Amino acid sequence: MFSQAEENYIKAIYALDTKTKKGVSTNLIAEKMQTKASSVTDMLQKLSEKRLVIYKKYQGVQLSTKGKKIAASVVRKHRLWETFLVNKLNFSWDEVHDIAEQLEHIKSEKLIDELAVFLENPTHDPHGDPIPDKNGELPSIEKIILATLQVNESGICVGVQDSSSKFLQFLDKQGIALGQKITVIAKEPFDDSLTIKIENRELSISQKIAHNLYVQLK
Amino acid sequence: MFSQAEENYIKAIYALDTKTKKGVSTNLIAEKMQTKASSVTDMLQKLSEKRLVIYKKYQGVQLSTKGKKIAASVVRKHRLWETFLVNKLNFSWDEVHDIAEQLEHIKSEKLIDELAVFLENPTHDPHGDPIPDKNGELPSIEKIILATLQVNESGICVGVQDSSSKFLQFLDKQGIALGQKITVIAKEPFDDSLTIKIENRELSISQKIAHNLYVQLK
DNA sequence: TCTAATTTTTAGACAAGTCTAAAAATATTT
DNA sequence: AAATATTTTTAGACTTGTCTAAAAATTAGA
Ligand SMILES: [Mn+2]
Ligand SMILES: [Mn+2]
Ligand SMILES: [Mn+2]
Ligand SMILES: [Mn+2]
Repeated sequence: MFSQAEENYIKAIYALDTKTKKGVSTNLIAEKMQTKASSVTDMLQKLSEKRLVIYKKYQGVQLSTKGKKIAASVVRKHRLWETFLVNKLNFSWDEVHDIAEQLEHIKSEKLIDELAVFLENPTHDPHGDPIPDKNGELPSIEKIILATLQVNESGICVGVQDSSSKFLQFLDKQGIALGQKITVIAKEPFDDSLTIKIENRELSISQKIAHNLYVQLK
Repeated sequence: MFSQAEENYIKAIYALDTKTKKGVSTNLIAEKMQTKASSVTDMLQKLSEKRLVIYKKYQGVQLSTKGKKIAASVVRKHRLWETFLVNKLNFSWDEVHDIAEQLEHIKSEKLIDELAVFLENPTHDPHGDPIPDKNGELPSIEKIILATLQVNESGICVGVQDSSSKFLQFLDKQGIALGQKITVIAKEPFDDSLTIKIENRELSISQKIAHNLYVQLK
């Protein structure tokens, strides 16, 4: 069907597309994929031939309907595999990304269908990211950045903005995990740091941390 | 580490090596891998450079110690994944090979270790083939071809010689499965067909079938 | 608006893995 | 032991995906 390289480009465009509303730029893709702009241009031309993207020279690129379906299916596989690794094989959430990057390219519709059933059709992966369904639809929950909560407001921790190993390990060390209730006790105007209550502990977190955590209001 | 192509060649040589005692020929590898002899030669030269095989022009090829370790590790992964698909995801034994061909190339030592634990360290895959341990050692059981049993002898069905979908589906249809006790009731000298008793049913199987089933004597 | 900086594309090269066709080595027959 | 047949290797080409360096287009600045 499609090569791993093609799927990776499609996935990168999909991820960048949601953030910027207009066409995704060559350089942005190059940066995301740790590659050179000229390589990106080459691939965009191939993907355009195959009608997976809409591409006009110098004008950036957008996924076609077909491209979007493929992207969603790859993301679905990535997140289901991450869920498998954490829920069934005792991996921690900071170890699974690179392995899922490989597993997401395995070709077998039945495999992914059965995996989803085995995992009891999860809607979110270990990082709180939504898992597209078979039709590519995302379950939408209204999550907001923790930093936007007012003092005395609280929410359930449901996701991370940054899912790098470094950040995830930091959260582990601080005892912060998905599903926990977080209440903002105080906000420090000087550096925008927050004092929060979590699992009956009080804890101060920097503005940067508060911008990388998602909470859901009840 | 090693590319999928390299791993596939190594695995093919490993499989052919056990059958023929001397060096494996270029043509044999080409046939097994559904490729051309010239492609095989190219690859053998690369593998030789990397010290994974011992290769002398026109003299056939053998795995080095390093090559054997890699082969065993790929076979281990292949068979563990097949076991996973059958035992956990409800695949039948005739559906798993092609998917395992892909999964066997996923790079992560922890993944395969945890998978083995999750599956409770199986020693044989769904086709009765032995799963190499972490050190590449094979559990040896003494299995013999069903056709070699004498009349009134019996054994437990423990493996297949041919593991093509066609044959496996045929066995399903006949109600023959691993673990069942098979007793030879009669042998027909005319066409070497066998009448066997299996699970209280009597059944006639051709010489060809009898040569593709392994049994273990008690 | 015209020039300068930045972004994007093209041109040409390279590595991996494959193929066909031809040459070389080995094996088999007579 | 030659002649013939078979196997194996080489030579040259092609595809995919990548890169560097240079050219072209776009954007930003004075
Ligand atoms: Mn991930
Ligand atoms: Mn994730
Ligand atoms: Mn198999
Ligand atoms: Mn098998």
